[in-house]
Amino acid sequence: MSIASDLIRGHTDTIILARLMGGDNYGYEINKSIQQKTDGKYELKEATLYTAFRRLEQAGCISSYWGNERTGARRRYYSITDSGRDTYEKLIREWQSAKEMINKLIETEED
Amino acid sequence: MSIASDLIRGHTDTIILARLMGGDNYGYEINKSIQQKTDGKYELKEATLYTAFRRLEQAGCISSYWGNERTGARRRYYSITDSGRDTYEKLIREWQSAKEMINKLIETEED
DNA sequence: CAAATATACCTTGACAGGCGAGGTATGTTG
DNA sequence: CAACATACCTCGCCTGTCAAGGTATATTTG
Repeated sequence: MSIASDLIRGHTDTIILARLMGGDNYGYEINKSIQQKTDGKYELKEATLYTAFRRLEQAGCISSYWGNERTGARRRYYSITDSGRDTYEKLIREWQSAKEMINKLIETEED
Repeated sequence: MSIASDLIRGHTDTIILARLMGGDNYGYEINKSIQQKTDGKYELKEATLYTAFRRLEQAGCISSYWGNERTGARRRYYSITDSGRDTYEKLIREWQSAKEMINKLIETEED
């Protein structure tokens, strides 16, 4: 483990929504892309991932449908909704201000 | 409420240690300084604060002693230990890399 | 062809941290 | 003396993470 997951906690939904902003995708692939983007330093645990999908779908941020693969295991694809796009933008703004706040709070003042 | 507390979760310990890097202090005052630094946008809930003190003391990051106030309510002062200083530095480094990682993961790629 | 591996999904139950609600005690101020 | 500010504390709930376990399909390998 390279990164304490409590630091990422609260960003799971944002991360998933961000991946879906680029187009429909399915769970396994989304997680792969997260691993790739972080050079293997981070991944969502499956239980966390699927819990998040349920939560986001319940909240109306995403919708899902089964793919009609002719081969390989079946895939459930997720699609971001308009409401999900709004939520995403909101979460991004919250992250920007939270980031500044944390920076301010965790640094010792010495000028 | 202005900031989702899940975004701060995982930083509580770092925030407290940062405050103690500047010298011994007590709970109530630490929380006040956090409110001031964030222009009232954030504060640690008392239950969260005292839970964190217990946790940090248990972990050997801080030690405590009762102040000998002649007036007003009694205060329990906290002091950061050498181990606490090490932990603080480590947490800062973790935050730096987590920050980059999150930035990478929550932005949609469009160049 | 059987076994192993990769893909792909899912659920359950435990755990940890945040926090609402409630409590204690002291000193000041109207 | 009542109200308020300071200052501490605990209990029990809630939510998100995740280890462990499970299912099903297709491909590779001996």
